[in-house]
Amino acid sequence: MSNPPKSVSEKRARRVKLSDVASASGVHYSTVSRVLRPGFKGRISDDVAERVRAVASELGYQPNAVASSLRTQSTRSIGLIVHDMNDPVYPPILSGIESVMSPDGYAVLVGNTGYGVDAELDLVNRMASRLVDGIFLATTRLKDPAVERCEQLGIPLVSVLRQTASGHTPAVMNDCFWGMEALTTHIIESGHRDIAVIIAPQDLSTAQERWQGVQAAMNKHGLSVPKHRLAHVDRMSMDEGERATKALLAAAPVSPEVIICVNDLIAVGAIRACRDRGLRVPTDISISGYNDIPLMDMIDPPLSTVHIHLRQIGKAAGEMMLEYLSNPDLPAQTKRVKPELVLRGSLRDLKR
Amino acid sequence: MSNPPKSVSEKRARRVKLSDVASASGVHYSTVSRVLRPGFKGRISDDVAERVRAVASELGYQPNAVASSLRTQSTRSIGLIVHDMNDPVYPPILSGIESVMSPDGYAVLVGNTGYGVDAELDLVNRMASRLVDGIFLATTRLKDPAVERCEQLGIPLVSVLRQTASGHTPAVMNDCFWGMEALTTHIIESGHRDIAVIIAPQDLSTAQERWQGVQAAMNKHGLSVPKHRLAHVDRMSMDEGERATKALLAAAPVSPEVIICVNDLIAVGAIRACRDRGLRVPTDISISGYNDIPLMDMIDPPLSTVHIHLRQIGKAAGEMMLEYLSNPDLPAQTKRVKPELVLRGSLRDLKR
DNA sequence: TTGTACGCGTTATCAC
DNA sequence: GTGATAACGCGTACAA
Repeated sequence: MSNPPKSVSEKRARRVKLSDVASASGVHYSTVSRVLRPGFKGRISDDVAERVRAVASELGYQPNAVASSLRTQSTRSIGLIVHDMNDPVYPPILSGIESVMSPDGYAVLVGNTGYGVDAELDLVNRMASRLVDGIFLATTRLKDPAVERCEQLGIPLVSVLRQTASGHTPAVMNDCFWGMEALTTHIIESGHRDIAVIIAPQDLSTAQERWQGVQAAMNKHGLSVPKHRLAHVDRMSMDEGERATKALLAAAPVSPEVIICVNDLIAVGAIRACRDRGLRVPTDISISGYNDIPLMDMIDPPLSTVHIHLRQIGKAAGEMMLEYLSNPDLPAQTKRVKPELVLRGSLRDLKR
Repeated sequence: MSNPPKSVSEKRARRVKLSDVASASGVHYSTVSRVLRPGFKGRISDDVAERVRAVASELGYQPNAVASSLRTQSTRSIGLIVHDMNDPVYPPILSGIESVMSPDGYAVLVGNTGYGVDAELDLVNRMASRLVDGIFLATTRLKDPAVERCEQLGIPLVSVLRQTASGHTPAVMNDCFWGMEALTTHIIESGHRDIAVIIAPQDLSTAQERWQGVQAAMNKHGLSVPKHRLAHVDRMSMDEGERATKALLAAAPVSPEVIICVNDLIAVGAIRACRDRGLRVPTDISISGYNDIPLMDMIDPPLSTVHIHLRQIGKAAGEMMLEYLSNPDLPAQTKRVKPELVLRGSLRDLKR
């Protein structure tokens, strides 16, 4: 044996490799390689194939994906970059992506930016270093260095949920403008006039579209949002929603009739803040969200929101990625998935 | 140039490699490798180091992690296997793990079993094929082939949340027995006697410990759970909780005073099912959960449950993994993190 | 149908 | 301190 000297603590079992299978079955290892890899069906004699396969499974041969990747320049792994997996919008996207890519042998590398702009670029670089075959970016900003970096490196990118300003990035999005305009229209038609809005940083297409959706609906009814009825959050969390709502309530002597929140987590925070201030929802003040994350029908009061088909978006993104992987020359396409209005108890109808 | 003939559609930019940096800076590529890698600080002349570094950054050199992995037999990647990322217990664990391992350059490969037992073993094999340096298994069953496979392959494994029957697997767990016993004791001391329980498959230590915790508390008070007050769920979802609760309510003419649910999602399903049957919670029936996932304080009624320090468990698991990675001979250790009782509105105090 | 030989981009171990 | 060279395990053009 030409094995390296084994230390006493050699825990890691020596992996059986192609040449082991080869010598055990009396053929050259290149033959083993051909037998074991799909796509060489008819080109090998059946008896040899059978013997090799038997020996391979007996020895418990598992191909070394790293060596294979080095040779083929494809790792069959893809990256998914999100702000924070603890935000409930991301898990359905992950499982949607996984459901279409895992059957093709792809593994998913998950990275959280923690809302950091440097972290995002850093993650792309680290994933590029690992030669991921493609990257799903769910943190895409309107102008995003990470997107440029992927283009520059030639790494297939599919933007999920969001889109760049140019619109030239392959993307699967929710139609946030439509959703928020519809929701706002409903709110106005319910008799609300004094409307407050909590918006997110406008460098994200989702945040921008939602805010534009609100404004479009209001304009159409001759309304607008005065400065003291506008609040901002930096990230999507209940705490941020609570903070922003308190700021909103402190900004004017009389509280607004309704607060339109950029998403559900913010809305939940808003409900908390209103309670803290002694306001009943929706008797004293109405509140709406966006996304329809799990449990929004179970909270008190049940949240009126816009339902996004997150898993479906994830699946569509996965399918789009597979297309780009097999045909890198495909022009960038953007797919928009329409959401649905979900009306529950958190919005009061002033007309009744 | 000795480049291979470029097709018109050569999207993937040719990566700059060590030899490119080398020829551009007039040194041998092995020297470049030494310069760029930490651990060779003083062993290289400053002027060469400086020049090489300059050239490297100018050319935008990024090390090829795959090639490096092939040589070093370490991918600096680890796997995390969960039932389903959509279960809110897992994201905090992921971010806990990531927070301690990412700074050391580790990337996380996430795999969902979808509650499949074959899928679990399959995931381990696929991850082993990718030469992950270690695996976090959150789906560990009391007797688990995936654990054995890891041992057999010599892959460092840290079990998260659960433990094997032998207890000889490195693990970071919640003290489920303590938590459920404390919760049940509280319920009994609130005057409840007719207690129903929804339990999960007993091949998971979490499910087993929780059920044993319930029984221990009841035995101590001379109580037990009759067969018609016991229901089973196969997985952790609201739908399953709803189904099990309906079975429970149909199993006897009079409904129980309280339903102790194996976890929060089941409890939320139980609340739904009770409402469907016209039962008010907690006026007509009390309900408890376990885990204290997000929003459990916001639902109607706020859920009494047991708070698990999930992120802390994830961090501890990450730290434990780093230990095993640097010292594979470390004996298996199990760390238990104590949870906290969280009493809210879903449990009625019958003594008042 | 099967064997030969080279290369994927690093790291490690020699010399010098 | 630096250069040359051999692996790491696999895939594949080419020869046989």
